[in-house]
Amino acid sequence: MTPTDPDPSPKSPTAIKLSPTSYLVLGMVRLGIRSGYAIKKVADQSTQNFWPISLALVYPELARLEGAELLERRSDPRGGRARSAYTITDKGEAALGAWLRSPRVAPVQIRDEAMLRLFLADALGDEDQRTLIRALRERNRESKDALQGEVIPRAEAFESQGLRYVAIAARLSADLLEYAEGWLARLEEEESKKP
Amino acid sequence: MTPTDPDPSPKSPTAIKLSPTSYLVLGMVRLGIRSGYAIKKVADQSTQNFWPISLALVYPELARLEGAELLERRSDPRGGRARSAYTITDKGEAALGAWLRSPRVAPVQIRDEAMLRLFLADALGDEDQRTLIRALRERNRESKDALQGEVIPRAEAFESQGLRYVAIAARLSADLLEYAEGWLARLEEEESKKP
DNA sequence: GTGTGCATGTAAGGAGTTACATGATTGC
DNA sequence: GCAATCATGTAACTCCTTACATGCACAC
Repeated sequence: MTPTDPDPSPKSPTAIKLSPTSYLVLGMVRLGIRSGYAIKKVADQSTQNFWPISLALVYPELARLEGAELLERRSDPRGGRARSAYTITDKGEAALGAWLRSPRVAPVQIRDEAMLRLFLADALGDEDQRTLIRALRERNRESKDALQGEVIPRAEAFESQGLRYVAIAARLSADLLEYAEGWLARLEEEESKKP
Repeated sequence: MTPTDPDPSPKSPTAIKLSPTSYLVLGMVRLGIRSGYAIKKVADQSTQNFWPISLALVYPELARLEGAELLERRSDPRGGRARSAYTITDKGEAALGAWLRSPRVAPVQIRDEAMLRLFLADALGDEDQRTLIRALRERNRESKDALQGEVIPRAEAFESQGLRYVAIAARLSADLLEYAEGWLARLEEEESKKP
């Protein structure tokens, strides 16, 4: 940390800025998900409810992490089809651990069009208000059903490998949605008799 | 909708694409919040938990909505300080109503670094896992306290004007956070004795 | 033999943020 | 007089998404 660093771009393992998305990719590899395609698939069935990711981000991120020596790539073709298999390095484990232990907790960021509509529902008549609440509840129920039917079972498969938090996170998401559903059901009921 | 429109840019009220953010601004004006600055302030105390907005977006959005004749602007200076006061037009009311009534419900989008960390917490030792849960719970508690202490009281002020959903949305957010807090408290307790 | 899934990448664009820039007003 | 708040706007940039482009493998 000298004020005037004589070597601003040292030779190899470039220091890169790591985003939560980077740690997601790093962590996925650590969980044993080795290809970019597989990471995207597993993420769609697990982290989508709190950290979605698109395929077009996974590949450059893998390359970046490899360049920083946090991941190691080796060729792992399936027949004539090329495939890259990644594993986490010691340096990668250290970086992931340091991030998980850092005391700063960023605030949640939510964008929910349906909640925004609820917020502005005073502009609607009684009938449309009830329709809106029902639609919001329906959407929640569908998400919850998907979690309980597909995501949680898959997450529980990790538990046999001693990985417990994949399932814990899935259950928290599902229970939250279930609670919201009940809340909206009560609201719907109140709205249908009171006014 | 003729294939070859002879007048691709008709004279005045330009048709523009409206995003949820547009409707937020439109809806805020409808609630009686008239300046850009005030919209940002009220949003920070109400919609932040499901649709955050930055000041640098409010102003261009107001101008766009005015251009589309969904809002009407008039000058409303305070002393020597310029201020614009907006009101919603009939056309604006119609556009807001149509959006609120549209059956399509977009999925929630959440980015929660803390949940992502929980998901990957298997990489930590027992002690650090418990610290992580506690930090997540703390953050939730703080958000909930802010809602209950500041946001809900302010939202309830709208109720005296017959606007009920501002407060309903706030209560749903707060109750959701409270539920999450209880869930995490139970997890914390289980984790501290079991393993 | 054809559609679905596996697999990897690039390019263009959108939506929103932070930082910058400016200045008046009000309360202490 | 000075800080906090009111008030409006622009510019640069970040992060992420959709769309595009390509091709093998396998099951029906």
